[in-house]
Amino acid sequence: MARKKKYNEDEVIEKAMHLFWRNGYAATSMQMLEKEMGINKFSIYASFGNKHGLFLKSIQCYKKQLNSIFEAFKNSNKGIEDIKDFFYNSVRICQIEGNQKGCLLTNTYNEFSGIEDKQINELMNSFMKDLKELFIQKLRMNSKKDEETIVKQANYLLLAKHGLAAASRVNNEKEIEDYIEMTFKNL
Amino acid sequence: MARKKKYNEDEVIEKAMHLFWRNGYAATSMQMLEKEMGINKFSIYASFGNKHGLFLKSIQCYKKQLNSIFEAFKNSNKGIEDIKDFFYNSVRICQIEGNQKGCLLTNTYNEFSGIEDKQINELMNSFMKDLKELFIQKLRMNSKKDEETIVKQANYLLLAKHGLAAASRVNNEKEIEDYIEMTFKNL
DNA sequence: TAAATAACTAAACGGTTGTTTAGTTATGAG
DNA sequence: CTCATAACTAAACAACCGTTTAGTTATTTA
Repeated sequence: MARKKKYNEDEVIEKAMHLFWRNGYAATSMQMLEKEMGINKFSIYASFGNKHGLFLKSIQCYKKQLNSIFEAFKNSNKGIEDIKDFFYNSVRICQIEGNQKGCLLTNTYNEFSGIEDKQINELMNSFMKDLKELFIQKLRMNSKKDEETIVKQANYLLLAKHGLAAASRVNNEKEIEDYIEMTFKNL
Repeated sequence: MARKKKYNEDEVIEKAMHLFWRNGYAATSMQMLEKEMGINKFSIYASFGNKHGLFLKSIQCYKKQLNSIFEAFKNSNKGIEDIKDFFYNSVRICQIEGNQKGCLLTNTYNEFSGIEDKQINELMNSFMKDLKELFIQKLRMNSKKDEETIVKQANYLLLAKHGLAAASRVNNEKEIEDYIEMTFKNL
């Protein structure tokens, strides 16, 4: 019937994601996105609705990239050791391209914590809930912990992930390793 | 010679601080600041230069508030127990007025991590450096740790403060306590 | 090849951004 | 009381924000 798109939506959304990741939502303008994505503003709006929609798609794109390590995480049965691997893998993902941008999800959680945004908040809460549930499952695998301890440790790990995001911005492999090892020392 | 200011600079900067704290730097506009501070834009510029200068002053104001617990922290000699108290006090400060805004310094560190801002970065780095040095001093007080372990633990605590900031946004005293106790369990 | 249609470009939209200006008001010192 | 001076108000500034429009170009299908 008509023309085909010159660009691939998955490719340009990944570029958008990296820009949001680096600068945060508020500090990223459509002009910057236009340049980074290499397509016209109109095309962005045609494909993704608006800036907010583009951001949501960017987060989904990030979660998709995370999914590879998430699947490995789910399908293993080594308990706490799996969580530790997950931490190491998470920090590795945050360091691609030599960046020190932390974790996009954690950054978003931080940026929107004082701001009411139903869609973002739902997205973040469901992610945190899923992650906590996974932590609990893994923690249950090891030894003879009571349920109270398990929940306590899962909460601890969920918050420790914020420290991990900060760690991933440190340009020092040793420091990162130290942080992770210290975190898991007493579980 | 001429009129006196109707407003007190220290009072209005505190109001500005709370707004920056709640929304972050980029998402806070001069219009919002004008309203919150209760003075005209012109007066803001006359007193604080520009938005960036106002933000720097706001951070200084925050650090000044932090200073009360910082002094108590410095002047005590209970070692690790002091650091734990510092964590509890930090989280308490982050919760004034029933807010869940985290720590302004941590938030700022997160927001500006991908953005080049010499003044902000210097400010953050010097704060982190000072805090780490204090942690090291406190850690040295306890028992017979070797220097390598001390530095490792200090780095861990510095990053754990990011988890603490996230914890302070959780509306659950028990969870916060659990996080802190878990953090200090293996030092 | 021709008509249909979607993707493209570029310019403009109204609103808001951070910042400055011009003009008024109040209060200090002489 | 007066006048110099600084703090005030309100309006305007250019630049940029996210978003939309109008008009052009290219490609598909019949």
